[in-house]
Amino acid sequence: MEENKKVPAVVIKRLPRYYRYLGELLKQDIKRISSGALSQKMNVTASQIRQDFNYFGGFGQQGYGYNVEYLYSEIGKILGLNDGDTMIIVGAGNLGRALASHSNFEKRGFKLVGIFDNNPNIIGSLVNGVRVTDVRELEKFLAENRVDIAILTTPKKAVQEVAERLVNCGVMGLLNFSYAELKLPHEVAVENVHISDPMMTLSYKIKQMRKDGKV
Amino acid sequence: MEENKKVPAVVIKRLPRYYRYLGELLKQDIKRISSGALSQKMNVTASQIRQDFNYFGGFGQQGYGYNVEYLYSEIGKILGLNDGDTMIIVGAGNLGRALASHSNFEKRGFKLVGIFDNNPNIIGSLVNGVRVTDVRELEKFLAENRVDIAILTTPKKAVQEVAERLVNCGVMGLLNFSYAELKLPHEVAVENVHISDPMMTLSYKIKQMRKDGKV
DNA sequence: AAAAGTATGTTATAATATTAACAAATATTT
DNA sequence: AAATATTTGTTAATATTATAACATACTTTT
Repeated sequence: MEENKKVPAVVIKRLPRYYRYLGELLKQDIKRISSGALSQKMNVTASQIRQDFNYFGGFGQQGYGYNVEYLYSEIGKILGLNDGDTMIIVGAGNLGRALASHSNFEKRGFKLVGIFDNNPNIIGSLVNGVRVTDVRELEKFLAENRVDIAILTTPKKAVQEVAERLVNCGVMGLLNFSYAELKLPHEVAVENVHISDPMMTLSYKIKQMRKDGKV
Repeated sequence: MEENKKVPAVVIKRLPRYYRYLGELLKQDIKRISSGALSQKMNVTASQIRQDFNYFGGFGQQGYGYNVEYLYSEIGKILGLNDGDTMIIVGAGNLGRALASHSNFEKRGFKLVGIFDNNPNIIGSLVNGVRVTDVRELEKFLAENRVDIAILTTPKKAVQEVAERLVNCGVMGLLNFSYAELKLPHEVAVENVHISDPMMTLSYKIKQMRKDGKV
């Protein structure tokens, strides 16, 4: 039980994947699982699984393994899911609208409370039950509504300014889908999703496979 | 020059980010840059930059630094960009259509050659100039057209089957946006983009910040 | 053209992360 | 109820990754 040791970022990044697998097991009505069995399913080592969970004190029992429901719930708590976190989307283009309709956010406990854009043709329309608002009203909205996370799907040239405005209004987390890299104070949490990055990684891997195949 | 040593995956994953920054420098007409200057911009250590490039033999010159254009081009080559890689999108829902219109793929040298779906209401419509085809014609299409990468945006329950069909037809790279985890032979390259994962990481970070702020 | 200043490639060191090993605790079997 | 089999939490060992140090080579200045 080494709960006060700082948890490495790599461990945190693995938690959503554990959460997903455990959710599957729950659906299949599986009550218990050992680190060994889970490691086979997930294609990682059992040692890593036990080590990871141990950063939070460990959730299992010797000779038994892990109770799936309990473990699932605990990881959810660690990740802070189902705290009723609210989110907005800034940029109601194709990607923004697609994300607004993305059911997984809701499943994970995040609630979409606003969508913003600067295009008069889009403003006022409904996306997944939420009305698109003029981005000029962002500050007003944020003064009246608590927003935990903002998803950024604006064009590259607009994103830095929007991000700063959000941070100034106290938004603590940004999920950045734009191609730009944000320069922001450290008191904000930023996660970048640059969709073409894994595409390039794929490109590399494919070329490598072709090379290896021919050597 | 240790070119034949295996390049760690972490290094490959960093290449797209270097590529992006170098592209920016190019636009700003900056001809040369040192690892020190780049490290400040990118917020990494200069040592890591030099170490990373050295896996490929190194691209700089002592006392001068790196020629931006040359370095940009070399990283592009390593990643296999501008090889004319073709891609298809399977799943023409909101996300699939948004990705089809995503200009960054084209900018990075990937060419969209097909979009597939099983919904009769969507089949036949045009998305970004490409006609949506019945997914039953996938095999026929793949027999007639070389496809390097497939982007998967189908519902979870359909994705495993589609992935297998693609692999059987020789597609080497899969970019999986679905929530499911694919079980496939090792001769395929797979990159997963689970959009709710970074969202959960954000949630964790926010809670952590709040906790730290109050301690 | 010589001297001083830069900045790389590369080796050495330190820090992290992963895997292995195993005693302690619980579950299951006989 | 005792013996055997599981399986964890945790410590130890290994492997990987990141950082620091520095000799070497080139650039720029004087």
